[in-house]
Amino acid sequence: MFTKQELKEFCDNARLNFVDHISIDCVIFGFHEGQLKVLVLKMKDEDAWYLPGGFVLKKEPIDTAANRILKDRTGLDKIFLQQFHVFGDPDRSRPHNEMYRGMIAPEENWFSHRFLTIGYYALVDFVHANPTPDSHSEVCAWRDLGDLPKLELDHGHILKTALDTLRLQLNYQPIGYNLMPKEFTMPELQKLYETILDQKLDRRNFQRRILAFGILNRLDTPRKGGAHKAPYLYSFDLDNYQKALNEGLKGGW
Amino acid sequence: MFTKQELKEFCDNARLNFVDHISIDCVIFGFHEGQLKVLVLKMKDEDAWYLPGGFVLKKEPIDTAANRILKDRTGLDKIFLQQFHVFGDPDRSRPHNEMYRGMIAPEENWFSHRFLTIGYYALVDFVHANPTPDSHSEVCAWRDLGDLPKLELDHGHILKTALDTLRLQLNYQPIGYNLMPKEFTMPELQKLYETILDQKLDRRNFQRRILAFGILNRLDTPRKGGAHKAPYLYSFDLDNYQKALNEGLKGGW
DNA sequence: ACACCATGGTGTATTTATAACACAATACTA
DNA sequence: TAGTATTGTGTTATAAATACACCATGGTGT
Repeated sequence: MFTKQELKEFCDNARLNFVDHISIDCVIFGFHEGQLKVLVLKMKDEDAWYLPGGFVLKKEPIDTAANRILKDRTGLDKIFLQQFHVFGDPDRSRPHNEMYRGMIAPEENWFSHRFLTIGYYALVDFVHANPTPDSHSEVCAWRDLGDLPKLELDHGHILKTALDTLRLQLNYQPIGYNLMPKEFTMPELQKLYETILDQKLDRRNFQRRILAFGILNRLDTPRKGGAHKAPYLYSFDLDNYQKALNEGLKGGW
Repeated sequence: MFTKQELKEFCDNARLNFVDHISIDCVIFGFHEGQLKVLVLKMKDEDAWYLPGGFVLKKEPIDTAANRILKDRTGLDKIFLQQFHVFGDPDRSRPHNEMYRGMIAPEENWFSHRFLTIGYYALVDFVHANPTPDSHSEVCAWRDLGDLPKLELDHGHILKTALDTLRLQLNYQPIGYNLMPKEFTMPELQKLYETILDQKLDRRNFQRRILAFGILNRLDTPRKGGAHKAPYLYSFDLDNYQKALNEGLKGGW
């Protein structure tokens, strides 16, 4: 929540620099300790949770804007980031539109009218991300997919749509490079797939299948120190991974 | 191309009624005589071809806007219509932005600034569509996919993206209900798939596969009067078709 | 020291889907 | 009435997905 002075400054700046009527919301996925996580923000002085979002600069490509938002919230750059849907219900941002009514003249109020929002989803490396609140918010944190706060506006719907898209994407694109650490074991990668799909997969069939894609390199040194048999470590073969991204995989899970 | 007077009227009206910065462009597919067709418009007094498009009314959901545009151009309603991408390069509409420069003050000129466009694609029944030009255009016509005029702006790119999306969609959604007449033969349906995918399919395997989806009803009366063996007629089983749309099909072509 | 056990690696049948291919039926044409 | 283009209906071979079993390793507890 802004003070009147902050609001005026924000609105003046926004009107000057951003494309009107358009926002971007990002569903930023991470993976840690066998859990799929999403980055969410909490507004200052309010128990209101949001997806990270922002606006498009007047001369900025929308993909660049999404990247900028992602970088501002996580410090990460050159990430898997993909537009997946535009949400354009005229009432979707109504609570926001009315939030500052009376504090500022409607024609000066950046929030006074409808916003279409472009949904992007990102897959990022959990351990290297550095969650950072924006000027509206006091908390920027990872939350388990199964333990999300209620999200404001249509952000719950946006999140669900992103997840559906990710699950579909899994059928014809390799994922994992952006979500896993550089080196990982086969069971760890399997856990990622199981978490995204929300279903158990057969260990042996998973391994056969993922290896058949030809996007993994097995490293010589198994992981030591574990409490059990030392698993092999793998890394992604970036050349083949990129090729698979472009050409698409076959079949579905 | 507008006269100054027309331009002023158009712009005044647009500013009053439409959401700024946003447009919608539709890739409308039809199927006729074994050819996949796309609806294109030609501008008045210029050899400039475009995809059908329009703007979003201030209180209108974007899907409704796309439907309205589709109905204005074809007379058809309740059609398969799907958002597939937003095109948001800051320079994508530059030629349009500059087109009327000098004829009208920039702050009054609806076209003076960047537009993001939301791409929709539609599958419609060729024989029932009634192509109708809009106020900018003098021609609204079907063109074969292989015989398209050069399209202005990024409309060529938009069309290509729509086609890629349609081909991908084919893997996990039934299509055809909106493109085929009510009753059709198996070879006719196969031709549709072959045209979209731009590849030959095996007659027998195609039939087995499409029947396995359980979305077709075979009618009792074969098509009579043909020059050869009378083929069976089929129609879509709407209940199962809808179910398949919601649940998705398995596998890929 | 040793059995125990949780975990990871590898292999092999079975089932299912995909691909390749051949022949019979029909309705017109010459 | 043979010829021909087209449609209908298989059958077989190959590949992929699935289900399932056994061995290896490196700790644990006694």
